[in-house]
Order: sequence, then structure tokens, then C-alpha cells
Amino acid sequence: MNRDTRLSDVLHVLLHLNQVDEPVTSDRLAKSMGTNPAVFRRTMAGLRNAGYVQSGRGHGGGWSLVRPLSEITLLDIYTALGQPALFAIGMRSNNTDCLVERNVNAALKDTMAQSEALFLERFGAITLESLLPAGSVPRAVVCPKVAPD
Amino acid sequence: MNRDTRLSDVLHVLLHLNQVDEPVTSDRLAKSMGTNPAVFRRTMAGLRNAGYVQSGRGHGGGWSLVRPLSEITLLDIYTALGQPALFAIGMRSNNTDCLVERNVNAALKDTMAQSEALFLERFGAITLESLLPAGSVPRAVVCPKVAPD
DNA sequence: CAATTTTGTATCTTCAATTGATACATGATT
DNA sequence: AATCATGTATCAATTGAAGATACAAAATTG
Repeated sequence: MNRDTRLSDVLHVLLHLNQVDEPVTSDRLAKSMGTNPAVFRRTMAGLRNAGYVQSGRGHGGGWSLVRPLSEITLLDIYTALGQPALFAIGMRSNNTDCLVERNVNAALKDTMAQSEALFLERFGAITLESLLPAGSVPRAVVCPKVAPD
Repeated sequence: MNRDTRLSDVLHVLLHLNQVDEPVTSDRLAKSMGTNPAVFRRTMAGLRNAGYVQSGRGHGGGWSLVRPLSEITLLDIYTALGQPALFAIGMRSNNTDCLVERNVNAALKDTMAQSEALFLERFGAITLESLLPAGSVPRAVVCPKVAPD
């Protein structure tokens, strides 16, 4: 599988959205994400459903933040994306009569669970606000790719 | 991508190898792994190079353990496999001028690094011996799939 | 109301990495 | 010499994300 970059992608976009006053179109945000508008909308759908952003149609439409970045954690966004699979490794089968396989699977699952718990705990402690560039001015465009043409 | 099951697979095989006296062929072990001999050999190559198992050709050939399970940890095996990618998530780009993206990537990388460190630490603390079925008798065949036909 | 803008979504194709499958040369044993 | 088993090359299949295109629906503008 390809590396899943959705989380990295939407975080980038959300931070930029914070720095703009008016709604920004999928077309422009997709460029800042390095992809196309349809992929962008598909990826952002979960965040809209979860109430972190809103989108409007027609003239003057586009995407805007609903809640302040200080109230959103990385865990919130990861959850809004549907908690994509974290690990690339897994077990072949899971319901087997083989005692050896059961022990192996249990050890792997336990380790993965502990590692994932730490992961999510850390995510829950990081607000999007803390990822803004040091000394960033609200509504200043930082990334050239989201600036108007 | 498919879930990477190589670690789970080889652990299963190693534990069974411990319970058999003579070398076991790729053909039989592949069946116990639920795959074919070529896949099995490809997967086990790293363990042979790392010196945990040996393989012999011709009549009476096959695979056997070189070191006792008490001296092998999950981390050893994971390393012998070439430390396959642990996480399914990643970042789209990595060298960018965008300050926002740099901060996002740094936060994700840091979290992944901590989570992976815990993962490897746990792996280093689990010996293959500890995964043997409770009360298992050395060289007793436990899994029907590796028993002679 | 008609034209334009923009989203929402369905439907492909592409891509990357593991996994599966076949073939065959090489080496060991009988 | 025949047989057995590994070592490895090569190609197809699989899976889920990502890329691309198309178009209906909704909102704004003139």
C-alpha cells in the first residue's frame, strides 16, 4: 500500500485555513496539498462531518474553520479521519487452534496496543495551535502555495 | 498495501522448529505458514543470514534452529527481517519551505519515534521461549500443520 | 431566470509493497 | 546418475491509498 498521508495533509490545510479570513476553495487548498480538488474533498469530508470545518457552495464558497485551533488536538483530527490503520504489520490469521500461533499473535497484539496507546496519548496532548509557526500572525499567509495567484 | 505478516509468520515457524528434532523442509513449513515454499524461503533468508537458523540441501535437508529460543528476542527477529516499516501513515513531502508543514511533520515524526521506541523496547524484552505454549514439551509437535502427513 | 461558481460524489485508473506462483539452476545425498 | 531440497529470478495477484475525470446539485450573481 502507499503510505497514508491523509493526516499530514489535512493538518497542513487546517493550519493554513486559520490564517485566512474568508473561505478558501477546494481548488486552491488542493494545490497547497499537492493534489486535486476531488481528492481534497474526499479527504476533508470526515472533518466536516465532525464539525471542525464547514464548506459552502457557489460564489464565495469554500472551506473555513469552525473551531479555534486551540480546541483541536491531533487526536481529534485522526479520529475525524476515521482512525486510519496505524501499523503496517499484522497477523496472517487470527482464529486458529494452534497454541503457538495464538501466543505469537497475543504478544504482537499486546505490543501494538501499548505502542498505539502511547501514540494516541501523545496525539491527544498536541493542539493544532501549538503547531503554528513561532510568532505567526493570525491570518497572515505563510505558505506560498495557498497565497492567491 | 497489504498488511505485512512476515514477522508473525516467521515467529510461528521458529517456535515450531524448536519442537522438532530433525531439519524440516520448506515445503512442510510453508504449509504451516499457509503459503508456498518460495515465499517461505524468501522470507526466511534474513534469519539465515543473521545466524538464527540454518538450511541444508538435498536428502535430509531443510531448516533447523541454530540458537536456543531463550537467546532470541522478537526484536532480533524483526531486525533480521530488515526492520520492515512499522507505520502505515506517513508524510507527503519532507523538505519544504513551508513553516506550517515543517511543524506538522516534526510533530508527527516525534510521535512516531516515541511510539516506535516503545515498540522496539517491548520487542527486545520478549524472548521466543516465552511464547512457547504453557507446559510445552521440547520437540513435541503442537501444530497439526507441521506434523508429518 | 439564466449563467457561473463551487461543492459532493461516483467511477474509474494508477501506484507501491507484500504476497502468490512458476521455473530452473545449484548443491547434497543415496 | 537419480533424486531431493534449497536459492533465486521473474512475473502476476492483491490491497488500500492516491490521482483523475465527470457531472449533478446547490448557492450566488447579474
